[in-house]
Amino acid sequence: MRIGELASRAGVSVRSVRYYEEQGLLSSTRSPSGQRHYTDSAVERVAFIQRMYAAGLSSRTIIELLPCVDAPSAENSDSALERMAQERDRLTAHIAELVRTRDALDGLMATALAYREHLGKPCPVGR
Amino acid sequence: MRIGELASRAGVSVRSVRYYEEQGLLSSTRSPSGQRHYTDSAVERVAFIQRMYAAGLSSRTIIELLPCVDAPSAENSDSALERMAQERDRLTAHIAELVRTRDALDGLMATALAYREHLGKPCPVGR
DNA sequence: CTAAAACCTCACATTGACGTCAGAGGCAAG
DNA sequence: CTTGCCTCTGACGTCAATGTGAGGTTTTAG
Repeated sequence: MRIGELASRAGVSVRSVRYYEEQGLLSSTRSPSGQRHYTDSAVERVAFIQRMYAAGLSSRTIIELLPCVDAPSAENSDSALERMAQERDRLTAHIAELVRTRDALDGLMATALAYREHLGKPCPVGR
Repeated sequence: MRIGELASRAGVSVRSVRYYEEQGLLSSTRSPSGQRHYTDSAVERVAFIQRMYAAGLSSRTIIELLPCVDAPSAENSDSALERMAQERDRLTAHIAELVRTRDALDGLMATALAYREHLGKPCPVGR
C-alpha cells in the first residue's frame, strides 16, 4: 500500500509516517518513481510506535528497542532488554505518580463539594 | 523569602517560578526595588503546580482550578468542579493506557527472554 | 488525454515549559 | 567602597512531534 492508505489505516497523518521513517522507526520500499510502499505489517508497526510515544518514550528510545522487535538475537536483546526494563520501571513510577495526583484531585473535589454543601472552611492546597 | 530560596525549596528553577507568575499561577509581593517576595505557602503552591503539570494539565487548565483552591465559593467551585471531574476522567483513562502499554512492554520482554533462552521464533510486534 | 488526487522533497512554523544570555540594578560582608 | 552573589526585564534558543505550504512529479479516474 502507499503512504496515504497506511496513514489512514493506522490513524495517523501522512506527515507522521514520513517523520517515523526519517527517525529510522519505519522503513519502506520505493517504487521507481520514488513513492513509498508498505506491507500490511507496517500498520502494526505504526500502532506500536504510537503506543510507545503514548508511554512517553522518545524516538531515540524507541529506536533502541526496535532491533529486538525486528530481529531478536542474543546480541541486541541484551541491551534492548535492559532498556525495556528501565522504561518499564519509569512507567511504573509514572503510573504511581498519576494515581497519587488523581487522589489529590479527588481530595480537592471532596473539599469543594463539602464547601458547597455547608459553606465550610477554606480549601487547603492539594496534597 | 526571595525567588532563589523559593525555587530551591520547591526544587524548581528560578526561571520556572517566574514563568508560573507570568502564567498567572503564582503571585508575589514586590519590594520597593522590584524584587519578588514569597510566603512559606508559596512552596506548597509550587508543589501543587508541579503535580498538576506532571498530571499532564496545561497552565491554562491549572488556572481554571486555582480559584477554587484559593478561595472556594459556590460560584467558582461549580465550574472548577466540572473541570476537575473532567481532568480526573482523563487521568483515569491515561493511567489505564499506560498500564496496557506496560503490559505490552512486559510481553516484549518475555519474548526476548524466551528467545535468549532457547532461540525461539521471531518476536512479534508488541500488542 | 486530461484533470483530479496523491505523492515527492525541502523547509519554515507551531506549541509549551522552560534554558540561557545580556545588560542593569540591589544587597550583605569584609 | 567594592566584591560577589542575587535579582530584574526582555528576548531569543531548545526540543519533539507534527502542521503547513511551495513547487513539482506520479498515479488514477473519467
